[in-house]
Amino acid sequence: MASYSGGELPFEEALDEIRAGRLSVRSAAAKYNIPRTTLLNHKNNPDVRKNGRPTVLTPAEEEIVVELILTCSEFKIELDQTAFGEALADAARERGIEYTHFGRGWHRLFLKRHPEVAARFDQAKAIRKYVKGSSAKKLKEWTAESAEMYIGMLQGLKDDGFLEDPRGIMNLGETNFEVEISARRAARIAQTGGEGPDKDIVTVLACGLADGTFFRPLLLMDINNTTLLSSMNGSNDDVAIAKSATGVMDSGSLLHYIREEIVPSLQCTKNVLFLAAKTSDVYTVEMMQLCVKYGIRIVCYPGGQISKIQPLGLYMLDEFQALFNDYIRTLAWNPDEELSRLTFPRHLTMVWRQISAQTNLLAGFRDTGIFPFDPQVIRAFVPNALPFPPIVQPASAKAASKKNTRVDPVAQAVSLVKIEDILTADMGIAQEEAHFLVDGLLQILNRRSTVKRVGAKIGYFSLCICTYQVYCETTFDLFLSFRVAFGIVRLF
DNA sequence: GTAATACTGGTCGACCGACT
DNA sequence: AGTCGGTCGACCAGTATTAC
Repeated sequence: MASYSGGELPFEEALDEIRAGRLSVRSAAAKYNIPRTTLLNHKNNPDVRKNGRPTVLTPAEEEIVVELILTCSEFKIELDQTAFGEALADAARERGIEYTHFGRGWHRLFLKRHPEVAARFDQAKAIRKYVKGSSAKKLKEWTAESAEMYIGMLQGLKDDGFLEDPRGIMNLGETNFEVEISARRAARIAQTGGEGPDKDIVTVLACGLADGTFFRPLLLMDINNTTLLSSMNGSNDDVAIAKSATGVMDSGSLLHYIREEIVPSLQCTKNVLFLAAKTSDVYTVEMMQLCVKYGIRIVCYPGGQISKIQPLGLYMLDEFQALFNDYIRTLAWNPDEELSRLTFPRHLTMVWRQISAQTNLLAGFRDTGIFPFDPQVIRAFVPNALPFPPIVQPASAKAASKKNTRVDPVAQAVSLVKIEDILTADMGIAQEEAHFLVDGLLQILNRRSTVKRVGAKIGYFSLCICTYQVYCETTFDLFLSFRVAFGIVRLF
């Protein structure tokens, strides 16, 4: 049965003529071929609703939900039906709406009512399937296409007025520091017979603005002693400390940082937060809601080759690491000082104060093409000269080739010497350190150490090694082109 | 994922009384 | 008799819920 409550044009026209008194209901019905009683009904009942039982949310409320889902989709937040239903129920309770059962049935009909949302869900499903079925690394490659997508996304932000005020452009990044565990704790681990790690990894979240200022960094530490936490926390205000069981960034700590450190210091109504994380599971609906509430748009960098497109990754975090390493070296000469988990925040604060943050940060935002926005800078990142990605071999063939073609030890040695040459001659790295870097690379190649372990010691260089290992295997020339393409420059 | 059921509310032809 | 606005009730589409 035809429905007129959707607001079709001839129907509205007929109704207008009746209301204006130009036509009677009967004559209008005859003229427009519309049932007379329907016209009459609409004339006497201006607010006729659509067919069917009303939806639990008003059309306006549904629009808000649609917006939220589309935003989530834009930012590649997992569109999980259950989690979303819970978030909706919370929002409903907050607004005093009684109905909170946004279950499977509601979800299904909601998608039926909003095909544009259904399309996003299908898309997300397809991407999940694709990622599962194919190499996830391939999706993270920085290609000409992804660069254009990135530029288009930034252009959209700029059009919306988000990339105008440097005080509203933020970049949050994480960097890891190794802390040797104290002798007492080592003894305890030995006592229990556990093969514990000999070092703790402390993740530091730093957030810089395009105007050259910083929010205070957040230390994520595996602390189960709350008194310890409070004593450290009270000792200084330059850094914040959050408990994190894993010691790495997760959804809870990220949310904590945004809520406690970023939101209270916001200066603009339109903010963009650039952030990178290895996995997308740190982005939650809860975080999204917080950001929507405070006018924060989030730009997620996928894991992988992000050092060049992320302002903090470009100069700042490297300098941070380098200064920290220098500091640790001087610390070793001081018998009264010890680097432990307890003293780490204090030492880190000392290093933090030394960072020439403003210069590096401003340069970081400029050289990543974010502020001022410059697509040409971003396009320049694309490694045209780089011959990867390689032809994807079937898994079985790859395994076979690995077995048969052993690494030629002579060729490898030559390659490593060449790398060392480049490090010292072209990149100005001290002979000693270059040797250390190459040694680390050798350890990785010979599976004596992991990329992560070596990488943590040598900062930005780990990225180089990761890529070298993944894409280049033992082909030295690719390392060379990688270096040229990414313009790796020694900064400290 | 689908089918069945309950519920809501618009649609529209049949009919009615008032008016000219 | 013709025209009009109005009412009634069967019908049907759309939604919510439950069961499988």
